[in-house]
Amino acid sequence: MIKITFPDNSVREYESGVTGLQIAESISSRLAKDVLAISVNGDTWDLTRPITEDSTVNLYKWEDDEGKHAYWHSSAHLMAEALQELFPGIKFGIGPAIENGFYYDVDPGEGIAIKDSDFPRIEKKMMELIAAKENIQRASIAKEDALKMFADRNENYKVELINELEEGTITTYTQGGFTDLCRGPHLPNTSYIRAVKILSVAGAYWRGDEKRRQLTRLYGITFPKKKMLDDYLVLLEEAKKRDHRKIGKELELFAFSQNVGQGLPLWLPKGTQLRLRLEDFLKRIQQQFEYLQVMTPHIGSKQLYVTSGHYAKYGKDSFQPIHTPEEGEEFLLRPMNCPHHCEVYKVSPKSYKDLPFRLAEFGTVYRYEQSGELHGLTRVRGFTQDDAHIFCTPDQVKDEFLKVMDIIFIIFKALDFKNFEAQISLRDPNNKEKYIGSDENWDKAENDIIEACKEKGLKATVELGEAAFYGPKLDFMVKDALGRRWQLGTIQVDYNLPERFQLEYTGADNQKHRPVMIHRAPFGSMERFVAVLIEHTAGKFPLWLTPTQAVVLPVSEKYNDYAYSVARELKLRDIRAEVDDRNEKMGRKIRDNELKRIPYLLIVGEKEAENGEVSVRKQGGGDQSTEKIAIFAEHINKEVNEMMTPSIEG
RNA sequence: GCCUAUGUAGCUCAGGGGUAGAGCACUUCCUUGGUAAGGAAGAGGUCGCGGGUUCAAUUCCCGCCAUCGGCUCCA
Repeated sequence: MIKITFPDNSVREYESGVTGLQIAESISSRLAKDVLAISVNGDTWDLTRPITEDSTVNLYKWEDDEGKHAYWHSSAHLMAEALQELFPGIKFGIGPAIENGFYYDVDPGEGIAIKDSDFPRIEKKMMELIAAKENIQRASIAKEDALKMFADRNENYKVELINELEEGTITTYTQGGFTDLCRGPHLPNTSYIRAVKILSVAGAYWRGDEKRRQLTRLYGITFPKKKMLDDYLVLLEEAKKRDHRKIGKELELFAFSQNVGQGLPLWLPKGTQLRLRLEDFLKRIQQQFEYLQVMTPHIGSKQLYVTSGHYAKYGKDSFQPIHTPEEGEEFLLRPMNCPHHCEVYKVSPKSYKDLPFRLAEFGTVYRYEQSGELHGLTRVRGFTQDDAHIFCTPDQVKDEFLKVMDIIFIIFKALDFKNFEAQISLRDPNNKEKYIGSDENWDKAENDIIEACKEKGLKATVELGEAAFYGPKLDFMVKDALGRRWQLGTIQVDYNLPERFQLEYTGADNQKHRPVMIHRAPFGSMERFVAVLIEHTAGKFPLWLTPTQAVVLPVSEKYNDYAYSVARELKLRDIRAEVDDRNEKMGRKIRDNELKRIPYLLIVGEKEAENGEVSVRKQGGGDQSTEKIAIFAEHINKEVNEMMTPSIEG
């Protein structure tokens, strides 16, 4: 007998060799039906794998990530089995479960393509295999045998994987005529899977290496109930409606023109209003945080980027240098603002008393992103960073970090961004020579970032080896409508540029010191931020951001005439003034297409009217003096302005 | 840059070797206290661009460009 401990610390005894499924059955038949996987002493196992020693277990159902993971992993195998039958000679790469569903990378062979049009028959074959209720069996095999088994089947991708595994750790899973190299865990059999959908096909480089063969990646998703699949597909459709490219077009916020060029957004009047309001908001905050606004050109001498080191690293893949009539004179469209700001710093000698020196600029930069990378406003070739560079002493880094975090939190709060993730990117401790800057400074800056996050109570994931070569950073990520992660705000420490640009300040000891530079952009870029903002709000922006002009529309009928005159006085557009008399009297609703024309709609209800300019309004009807209209206009304007000015209190 | 798919009126899309269609939007007029209303008329497209096959191409073939989904990349 063995002792099995459950999450609530209760202990039951079972015979050695008991399986997860049997344990579930011993508790309730309902649980046995719902359970998908089991964790045994922290490892997730198959339900059919015998447990032979005292263990702590946790049963996973669909609601648990581990349960879904096993479910979708088995689904990947199921799809692979179907592909094996439909595309003889197909070779398999890897096929994991992902956040929503699973994929499998396959090589259908030279000249054979799997297309969208193949999806239905793949799904059909999968359903057949489900109906066959094939058991999924685990086997532990010797490396040599595994190599032979997969080599015999010309599974060169699997052979490559096996070669990297250690003896004694190799397991395979078999269902029907399909055997896969796999660590598991898996469902007991294929009949657990009920609803199947192949979602898309894409190319994916073998092992993520663009120099290697590109395999065919098939994405799919499965569910234990047909209804769940239907709901999921509806959810996807709903998400597509929030796509910023769709809404941006509908609301006429931005556009692209092939004549201007790929990835070069045109901000339309309404989109520009929206963006300017965001910029003004940040400018006000930055003023309070003692930033100095500067403006620098969109191009810079090529030499500037040779100095910064960016030309060597990115020059080849960037917009190429601009030549002038002068022989040998070359300029680059700037891919970042930092070098310009370094030059601003150098204009006058700096004392430690001048630090922190904070330079801010909404700087437009140009990067030649790969054509396949361009994506709406989230990835473009010309964009504006809400950039600032803080030049400070190493001792000031933490404090400045905290202040930047304050700015980011103010923005996220004002815009109601709750579901952001924070990531701290540190050096790879095993590869320190890859990075520039002293060990001492790195350790200090990394600690500063971690402590700053702690102090702010910010939960951040720590990624080793993700730091830039010039310094550690903290990034803020937000998901778009379809769950794709985009980096928005970023705070980066930089030891490289101060060195390359020979930046200095005179310390209290009257010696020259090198400042540290902090790059930061709370929005990231105006383009990407607006894109994500659109998807988060589905185009229903907070009032202060609504990219429109005000329209006064009193609900109360008896003030109609008055409202029209006010609207005219304010040069506002009251759409009710445009419909005929009869409709007016009916107080008919505004049609969608009419709403589209109105940039900004301010509805003044009866209550507001009573609470607001009651005295003025009550004198309404009949002739209105322009003076009274002016008072009312002022009142409305004030109200609008207040609504359009978000608090910058943290 | 790579793989898959798509590219027809302002928008959403149908069609298909013989010189283009619908709904919504738009213009004018009429009607209407069942209203994101109804009726009539109208305007709007060298069917992404360039080649080829054909008596004939928007439709078939090739190339290019752009876009979707993904991979790689992201200073």
